[in-house]
Amino acid sequence: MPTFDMPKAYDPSASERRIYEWWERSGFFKPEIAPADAEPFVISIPPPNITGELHLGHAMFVSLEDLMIRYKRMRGYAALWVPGYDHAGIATQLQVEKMLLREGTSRQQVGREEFLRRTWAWKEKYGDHIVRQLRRLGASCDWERQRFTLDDGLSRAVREAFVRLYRMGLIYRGEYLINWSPGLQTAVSDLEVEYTEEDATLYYFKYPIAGADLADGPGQGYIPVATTRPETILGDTAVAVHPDDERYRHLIGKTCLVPILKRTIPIIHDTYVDMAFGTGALKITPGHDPNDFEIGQRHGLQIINVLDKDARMSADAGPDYAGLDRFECRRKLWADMKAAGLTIKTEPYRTQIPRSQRGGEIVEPMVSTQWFVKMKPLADMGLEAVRSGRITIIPERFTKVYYNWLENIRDWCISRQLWWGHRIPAWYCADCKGMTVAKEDPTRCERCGSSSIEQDPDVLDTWFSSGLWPFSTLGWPDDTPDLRRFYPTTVMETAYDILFFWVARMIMQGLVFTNDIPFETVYLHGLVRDDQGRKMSKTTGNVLDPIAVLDGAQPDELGDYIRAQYPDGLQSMGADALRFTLLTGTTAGTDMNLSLQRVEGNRNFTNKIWNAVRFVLSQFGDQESGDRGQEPRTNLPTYQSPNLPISQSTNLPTYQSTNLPIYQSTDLPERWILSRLAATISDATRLMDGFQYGEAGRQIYEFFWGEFCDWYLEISKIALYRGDAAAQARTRATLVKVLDASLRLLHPFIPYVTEETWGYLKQAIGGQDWPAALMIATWPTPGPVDPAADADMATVMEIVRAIRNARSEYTVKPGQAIAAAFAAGDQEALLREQAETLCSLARLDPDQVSIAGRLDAPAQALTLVTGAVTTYLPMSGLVDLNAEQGRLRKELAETEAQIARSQSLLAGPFAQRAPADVVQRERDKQADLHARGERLRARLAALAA
RNA sequence: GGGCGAAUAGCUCAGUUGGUUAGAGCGCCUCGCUUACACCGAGGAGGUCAGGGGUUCGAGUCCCUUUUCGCCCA
Repeated sequence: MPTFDMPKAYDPSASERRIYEWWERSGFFKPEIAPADAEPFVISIPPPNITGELHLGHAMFVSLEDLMIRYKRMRGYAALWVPGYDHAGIATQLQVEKMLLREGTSRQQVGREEFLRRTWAWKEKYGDHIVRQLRRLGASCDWERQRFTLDDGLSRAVREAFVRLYRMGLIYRGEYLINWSPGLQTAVSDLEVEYTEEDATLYYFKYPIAGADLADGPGQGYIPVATTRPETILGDTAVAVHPDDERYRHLIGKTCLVPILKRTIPIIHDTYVDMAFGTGALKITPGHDPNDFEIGQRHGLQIINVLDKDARMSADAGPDYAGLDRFECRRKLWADMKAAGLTIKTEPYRTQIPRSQRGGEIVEPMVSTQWFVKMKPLADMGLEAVRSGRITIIPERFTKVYYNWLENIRDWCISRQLWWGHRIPAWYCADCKGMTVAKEDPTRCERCGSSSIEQDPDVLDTWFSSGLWPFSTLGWPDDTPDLRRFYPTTVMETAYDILFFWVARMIMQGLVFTNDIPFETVYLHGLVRDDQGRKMSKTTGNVLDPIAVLDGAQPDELGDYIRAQYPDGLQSMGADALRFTLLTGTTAGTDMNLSLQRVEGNRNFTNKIWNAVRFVLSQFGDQESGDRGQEPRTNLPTYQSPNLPISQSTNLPTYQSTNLPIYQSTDLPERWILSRLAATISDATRLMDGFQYGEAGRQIYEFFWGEFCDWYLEISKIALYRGDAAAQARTRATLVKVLDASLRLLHPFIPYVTEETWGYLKQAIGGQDWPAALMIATWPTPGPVDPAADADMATVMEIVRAIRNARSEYTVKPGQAIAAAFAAGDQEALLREQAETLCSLARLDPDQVSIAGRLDAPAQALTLVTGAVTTYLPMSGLVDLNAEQGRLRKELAETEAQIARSQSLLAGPFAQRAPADVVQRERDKQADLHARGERLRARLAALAA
């Protein structure tokens, strides 16, 4: 008789890849499956970089973006999710350099051309590894529109952008202080430097005043100065004091001598100097400190560069130090100064050390000729776009962060001394020294016409091209159909930690190049951490590979921390379980401590769905298939039909589950579950539209498991196993209807198990008129809620719970049916109608159940007071009269306490000041409590008699 | 130094216009292999919503403040 060969437990590994391939092959990921006039909903993917390994941050963004895309697709939008990846200049170059090193060669040895050839080869080999993994998570991207930041189109976009900004005067080249990464041999932007507070030493020393004697003491013979970086003394071009500082005021305008080098430098005054810090006097090294650089600009100071690109001392550091490493120099100079009697003391000091975001080496502020973007005008545009409400940031608090950064913006250093990336489209003339900036490679200098021109060797910051992403991926600068139809995009969803790096820059670049916002909404998610809230890192051993969560993993594939918790390795949980955990475990902008136990719980949820469907299908197995004309299937659905050409499939999602004929049912459980379904659909829809995804998911989960499975499914067995044919048919229809709608609601969260089970459901009922796939079915629309059914069912459920509770307390055997007498008051009709439900769910013996408006309590009976109904459970021999009286007294006391609370509330200002409906609710509650108290008292009196 | 966030059950987290006695999953206790599911079912224990003050008829939710932790910007 079992006709659907569904295994007892859901095995995601058996379904996921097959379903994904089917979806993709069928063209379901393309926006063209929607009608041509459908409103677009567009997300451009935050491009993962090609060197990356899949981590939970990726799993998070895929889950959220796929949720949004699938939801909107089901809502009838032309949903487009543009995928792609970026070239990750520094990271990729480092990988390839490492590879070359292993081969015994180097970037310099093979030369630029060969290096790029090798990098492209590397990219071909590993480049889309991560993209393949994104698919495993179920990402419904339109892969035919996949882009790469270095492909031809996007490279052209970068050129266009650069040249336009240059012509607008927003890009300039100049010698400024930048952050130099000696190990990487390149400049990096301010954002790529992280400051960590570390132990350091503060060195106090004497700055000799020109023409004075050191022995004359501080303020006369020398100025005491403190620094954390003594080696930069060699590049000092001034000593600054505060103009109001009595100690040094008389020295302003005089000169002093750089220790050892004996260069003469001025003593200047500047209010930047903090009189209270250190000695109150500041050495100024414009070449190697950002603040000093600014002071230097103000005072027209000379800039001396004492470091070279390897962070070794340059010739300007003097013959004794040139060529020394920066730290060696620090030691030697200090020793030499000590010998010269110039040192005062050293003391331990905590200070902010600038380190490279990549690699962690100490970054050196250094003056260098680089390309910059002038940010102020762009920032003003970016600020206006959010302030005016054209762009919304979710959660809202990040708008403040965004404003704060843009209001204090500094120019952006965009040139990198790398080979892998977009080469700067500027050519320098050997003859006239002129510069040619052009979209197309020029052959001659545009100023003098000379052909001896050479392109700038540097490339652009990867983020420069990422900033163009929302429109460059759609074809910009060309006026393509995609750009016209899908731009501006709708939502930019990404982690909050790249708000500046990426989001802000996209907004600014979008505004300046497309004269439009790049997206309407920015949705920021939080970071995924381990279950103790620590960042995931290899050294902690707490890194969780999403693929290991999906497919399972052996112990030796896990980090130490994870293995300690799961010594036997990980079971396969499936993509759905991970997705649902990430989606419901957090709210926008908040970090999440991911616990694998929670993933397990959600794996169980997918299994619950599987089994609910399995149960429903079992009810179709032995039906004559005549009217459905469909042979029962004994194997998996094969999913072959839909490979439709796109033109034919534009009107696929026409079927509305909720438009099934609704029986004007008098059946309470059915009315109730449909009412609850309706409420769940409206709540979920409202929440989804308000970006409350987690809450939406939790509510659907609660409905499906807590109401549909726990109650309706159980109740349906009465009709299915014992009812007449009409009742069976009606119940089956309701089960299918609720299941169908539930699977639709759940699909954006957990696409695989819903698609798979929905496919079975469709086969089972012979739903030829159903859509080709769940993922292109329509989102359900809510029917009417039925408050009367909700209330009646609540009464029934409350009685059932009370009886179950009593059974458990008195350790009645689960299999044993017991007697019951109901004094139902005005609920008599309801209880008579639902007698079978009560008997079945509470395990009552139908032959020993009596229902009446009023009745006398049987002897030796437990009394359960719920709502308006009193239930007596005769339990001869089991009921201890004293215990029963005690229990009832306790209940009465609780009831009276609540009455008292309610009375004092209603007697106070609450009755006047609170809204009428709230007061009325309180009055109703009090009336119920009174009735309940009465019945408890009556029963106690009877027992005492 | 400025700004932001977190602090709710043993653990991981929800709780969005302030409104019944604050929820879920996991874990724990009792019972049950009842023909969808032991990746399960039934029942149960467990919280002064970090501390203090305020606004309000009413505060986990709004305001102030303290403490601890974390992040961002200087």
